[in-house]
Amino acid sequence: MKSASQSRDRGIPEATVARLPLYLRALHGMAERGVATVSSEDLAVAAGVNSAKLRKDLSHLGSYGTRGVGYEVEYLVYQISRELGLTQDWAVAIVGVGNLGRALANYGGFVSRGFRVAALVDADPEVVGDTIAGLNVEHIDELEAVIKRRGVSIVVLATPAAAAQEVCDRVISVGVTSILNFAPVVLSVPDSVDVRKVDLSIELQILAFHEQRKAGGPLMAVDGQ
Amino acid sequence: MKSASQSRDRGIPEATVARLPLYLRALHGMAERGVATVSSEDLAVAAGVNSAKLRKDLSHLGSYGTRGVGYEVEYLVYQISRELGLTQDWAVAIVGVGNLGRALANYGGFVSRGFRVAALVDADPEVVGDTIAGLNVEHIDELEAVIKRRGVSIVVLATPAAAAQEVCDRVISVGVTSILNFAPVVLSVPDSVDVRKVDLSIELQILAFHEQRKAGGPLMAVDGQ
DNA sequence: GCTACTTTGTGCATCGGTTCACAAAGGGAT
DNA sequence: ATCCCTTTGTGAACCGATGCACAAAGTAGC
Repeated sequence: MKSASQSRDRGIPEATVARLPLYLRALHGMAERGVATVSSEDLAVAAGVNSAKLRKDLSHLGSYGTRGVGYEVEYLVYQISRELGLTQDWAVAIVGVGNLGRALANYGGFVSRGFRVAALVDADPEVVGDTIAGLNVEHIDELEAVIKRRGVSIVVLATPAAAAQEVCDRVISVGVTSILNFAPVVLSVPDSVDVRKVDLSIELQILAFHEQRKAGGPLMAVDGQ
Repeated sequence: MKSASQSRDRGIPEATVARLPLYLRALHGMAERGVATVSSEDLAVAAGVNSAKLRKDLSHLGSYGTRGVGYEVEYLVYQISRELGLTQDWAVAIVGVGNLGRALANYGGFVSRGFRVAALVDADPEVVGDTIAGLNVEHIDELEAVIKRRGVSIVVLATPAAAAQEVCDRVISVGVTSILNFAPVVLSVPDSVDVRKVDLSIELQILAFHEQRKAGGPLMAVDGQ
């Protein structure tokens, strides 16, 4: 048999975790369109993955399908949501209310499922006190207090690169262990803290690399495809 | 021996490509601080990776280091830039000038290295004609014309989810083969087109998953850490 | 109940990527 | 010119993820 207790082997592969939100989104769309039941094949297409991969991913959560039939949409939505921790709501603070921070504060996708923007913080006296997306922008001096008061557990860093590490250290000092970093710096954090990084410029550079291959590559081998 | 010609095996692993921009950023920082030469160990730390991985990554580009010494910063910057295709400049169009599109248009990191926002396009008559980040916002009806006129080769999709696929089809029809998609949909495109996806909500969900493990897991095994 | 059909869940081979650990290659000192 | 020290570049073992292909498990019809 497996390792410890039973089927639900509390070790879901990272690659699987990264795809669960994708499945969830596809399932939400189906639920809205009144679909009651879906096969791994159809769901895989909707999520843009291979059906064998989808089945293996779902099998890590448990055995929630019915052979010969498929998966019940509502039930699967619930199971994935629970696994991802979206059945509770998460208070998110956005630090740095520049163009990007503002966009994030107004971004509907955040609020929609399980997340709630609970605080906006900035250093610029010009914006502190403004109301953005229905929230008062607080001063960076209040950072620790605000995080504790609002029960923030996830912090989004949208500050300039130079300020990111300091803000990062400060939020960690009051117990935050999950950070989404938009600043183009490598944050140094204890192992116990999770950092996910989004760098728009890096994505463009990766595209440029492939684009160059397509455009400039004809004098090279014709591997093409 | 290897496959074809020689050392420079024109097949750089995808994982390596994704890290090159990281090295490049670290190197730029060093160049600014006047560092002339750097060891794989130091560069690895600055980029937040393991030094063996860094060396293997760089070895895919060629043999640009000196044993016993390290890498010459300027030279390595040039080599990586060239490999990524950043020695030419890329005209980027941003479609969808909502909060996010606006943030992207003003985002310094884009322009800084090799990329130039060459066009802004939106469907809302309210914003068409506005000047944002020094650029006139053009109407979506002009999409194909603008792309051809400005020589755009990379398109950033910051439209609502519902509009993304149509815009995507249209830009592909005029030859665009690189797309950075911020809309929360799975785009369907021919194999010859590269799509990279950034979904802010998905990143948060992944964080929530791990956060839940840390916080809610105490009744499970105490792997904690 | 039995047969035919559908679709899941998974064992297994494979592949790409990571990491270790060391030989090869260079610099500098004497 | 020889020796020692540093650091690169890479062979090889390892690890996780992918995808095939099929047995197991269910439904439906008769």
